[in-house]
Amino acid sequence: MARSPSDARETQPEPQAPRRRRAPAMDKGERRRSILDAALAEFSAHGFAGARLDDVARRAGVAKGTLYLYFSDKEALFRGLVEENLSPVLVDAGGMVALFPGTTRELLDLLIELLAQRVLETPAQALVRLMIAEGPRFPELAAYYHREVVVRGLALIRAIVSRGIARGEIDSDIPARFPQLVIAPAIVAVVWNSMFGAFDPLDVRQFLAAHRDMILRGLGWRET
Amino acid sequence: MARSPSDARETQPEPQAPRRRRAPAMDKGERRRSILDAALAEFSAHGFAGARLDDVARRAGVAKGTLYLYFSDKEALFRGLVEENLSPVLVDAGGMVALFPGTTRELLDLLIELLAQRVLETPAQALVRLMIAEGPRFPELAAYYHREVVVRGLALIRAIVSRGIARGEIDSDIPARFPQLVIAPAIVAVVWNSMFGAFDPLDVRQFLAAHRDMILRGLGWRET
Amino acid sequence: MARSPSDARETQPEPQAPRRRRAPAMDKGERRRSILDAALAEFSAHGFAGARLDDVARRAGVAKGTLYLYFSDKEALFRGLVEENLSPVLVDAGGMVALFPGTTRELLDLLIELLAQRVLETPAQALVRLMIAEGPRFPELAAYYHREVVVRGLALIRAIVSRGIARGEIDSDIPARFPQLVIAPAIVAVVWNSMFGAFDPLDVRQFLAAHRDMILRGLGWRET
Amino acid sequence: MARSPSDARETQPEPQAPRRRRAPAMDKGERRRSILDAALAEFSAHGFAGARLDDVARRAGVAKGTLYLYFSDKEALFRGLVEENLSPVLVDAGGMVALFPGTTRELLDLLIELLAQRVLETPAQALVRLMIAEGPRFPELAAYYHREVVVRGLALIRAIVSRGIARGEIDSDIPARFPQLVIAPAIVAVVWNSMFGAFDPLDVRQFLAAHRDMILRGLGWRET
DNA sequence: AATGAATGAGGTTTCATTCAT
DNA sequence: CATGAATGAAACCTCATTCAT
Repeated sequence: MARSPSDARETQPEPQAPRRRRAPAMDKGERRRSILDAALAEFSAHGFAGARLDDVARRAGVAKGTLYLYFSDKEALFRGLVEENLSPVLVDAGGMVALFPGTTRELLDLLIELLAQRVLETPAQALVRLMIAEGPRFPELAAYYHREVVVRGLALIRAIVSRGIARGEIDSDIPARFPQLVIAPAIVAVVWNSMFGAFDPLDVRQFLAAHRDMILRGLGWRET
Repeated sequence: MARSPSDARETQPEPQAPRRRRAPAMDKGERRRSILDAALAEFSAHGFAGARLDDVARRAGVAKGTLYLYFSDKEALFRGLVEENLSPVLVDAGGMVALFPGTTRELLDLLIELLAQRVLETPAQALVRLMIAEGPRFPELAAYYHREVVVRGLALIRAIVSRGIARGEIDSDIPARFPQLVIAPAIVAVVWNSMFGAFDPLDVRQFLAAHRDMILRGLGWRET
Repeated sequence: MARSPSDARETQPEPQAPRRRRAPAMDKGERRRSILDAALAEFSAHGFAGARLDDVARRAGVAKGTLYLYFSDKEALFRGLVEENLSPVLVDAGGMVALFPGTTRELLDLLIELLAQRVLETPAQALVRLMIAEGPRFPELAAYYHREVVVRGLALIRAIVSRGIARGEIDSDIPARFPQLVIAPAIVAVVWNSMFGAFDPLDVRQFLAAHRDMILRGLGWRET
Repeated sequence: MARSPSDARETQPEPQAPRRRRAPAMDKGERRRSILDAALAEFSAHGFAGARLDDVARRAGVAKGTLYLYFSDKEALFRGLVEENLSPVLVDAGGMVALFPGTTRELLDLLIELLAQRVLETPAQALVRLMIAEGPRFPELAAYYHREVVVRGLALIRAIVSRGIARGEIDSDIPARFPQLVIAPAIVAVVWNSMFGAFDPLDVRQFLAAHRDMILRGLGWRET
């Protein structure tokens, strides 16, 4: 595959100690994690097809063959990446929604904060874009992602809305029917920054705050 | 390269292979268009790196070499795709906004209709996803897209908002600061259907109508 | 075939009038000649395999298909080049030797002059190198060249030596046995300049004059 | 690039093809040498552009990809060939000239012997012709060859001449000014045999012996 | 006769995957 | 377990040659 010419890669070196024999003490989980980290970096920089397992191995500090001891092939590595990185955030968010005592507005602020700190401002944001980019070519992975991440996330949004209505703070059922409307700006923010961030960055927190304001009013927000 | 015939090698694979008829003469523009259509189909099915020019050629009904008479290389073909498909819609939308006499609500409906008919329900929707998928690897193309499509589109949104405020129909300046909030659901709809459409389709028109209702209220909508 | 990277080619334009329909008045011989001239230039710049018929056609100011009206294929074009360019000089040289009244030394000077003016300082010198470069891959052409050019040239050298001995000016039969020794420096001069001429040019005339002096003495030169 | 398996295409060419045994482990230098030998054979039979790396690999008994573990591309392979084969002879020749106690005539005989045994009668002779054939298209390689081989060789010739003059055996400074005259017949012999050897072979040793005799006399040879 | 768009075999190069050490 | 040299299928691109106009 010809890489795009604009795709100037760091010329090999990669601040990596000149590795000779096997890696020193490092247990299985630790090594697996370092492979996944390296894979996230390479996949997000070059896409699934464009990423070289050679580079993943080098970045992880292992031999190329070692990758195959942890993942059966390139695709399994990609799957591992998705499966390992996205669920935890949802679990935490679910807990928050269940226990939070304050107003819907405060709850949304909390979740924006969580999203920003745990996804949007971390390397994991690349995963969102990777899923969008490669999803159609990995139908099973897309189904997994839909089941484990998307459906749960949307359910959470519905829960927030129900809660808000129950509290008399909002009155619209639109986001119960189309919860995607609530999360859409977060998706777009990730996409925007991955494409245009270099020359026209979007401030994610301000952007989501504006979204919060607009939809709260759109949902009939009333302080109680 | 043809080797000299006197240059006896191990294998002489019958230099006089039966030659297939060539495609009937076709208007230059027509052929260019059929190549672009084929490219859109292949790129959207397999991504930039995954698409085979062989398949593009076969689908377009031309020989592999013919592609290179119209586009200097694979990247140029991809560029051609983006450049040829997205600008026209914006031009039309711009015209509409400038001339439309009705309410903001009616104007939004009209634009949703335009978007649906010209992009979201046509093969061109794949282009949006392709740009998201491949953009980070084609910075120049991303810059072009930003300049020619995104900036213009956002300007159009700002114009609609100003118009609405001037007409006394809405009162918020949020979308003037973050016009991306207005278009985000359209982006997400395309992405959603490309990934989950097969088993959990999203009705784009209903989705965008719900969005319209929510943001109009969110912007202080008042019939005048 | 990948061309050598160092092989920066003039980017297409080629001071050529924008040709539309057919070439204007130009008779068959004239056109054949312009094709051969173009071919000499391209073959000598890029070698047989490296030369593109596209470039030959452009340089000759004809369409690519036209080449095939004059030469059946690339190889025939190369053959035509060799056959058309080298014999005339030998004919003239033969005449000189037969009629020349002066000393062997003067005769050699005359032939050096002829060689320099008609071959070594013209585009035809490239043909010598081309034959060396491509000869082994064109055995029939090599045989032709051997028969028509080399054998005749060596016979001429033997004639000069016999003449010199008959005149009592020299006394060795070495060059009658190995006439290649007499012409070798001319070959080497052409090769030298084609390879190193750019940064370490060899003055062909001084070089051949030195050769003349050395071999005359080596052959027992005695002014009569 | 391996496509994702879920990515159903027209042709599924049995991804589990029976895999051939790999070449038994071989010393790195040994393998490099066998690749170079194969390359020399193929390049010299077909020229740089005409040689197929496929054939080089097959002849060397390795897979095509293996070539790229040893040489970054076709050009590097060609460079490796030149750099690895010609310098050693010069080193040895230099040693001889420095230490040799006998007459200039005996020294020349020794060098002719060396040249014949180490270059002219080995596959390396093809390299000389290859350099002539391809040199103009590889200016950097030509410069390398000029610097490492040619200049040194000519210096050696000058050294021999000075030595001869110092010993009172010869008296001419012509070859000090144009040392190419001394080596020219060796070049021509190689070229001759590569082109005409099949039907009109030239006996290199006799040829060079005749040259030795002629130039020695031409330089005023006197036994001391 | 002349044109030049179209063809497609063929070559170089890449890189996921294997397996002997 | 880990390594990394070796493998070879596959993809992009070139260019000699053809042929409808």
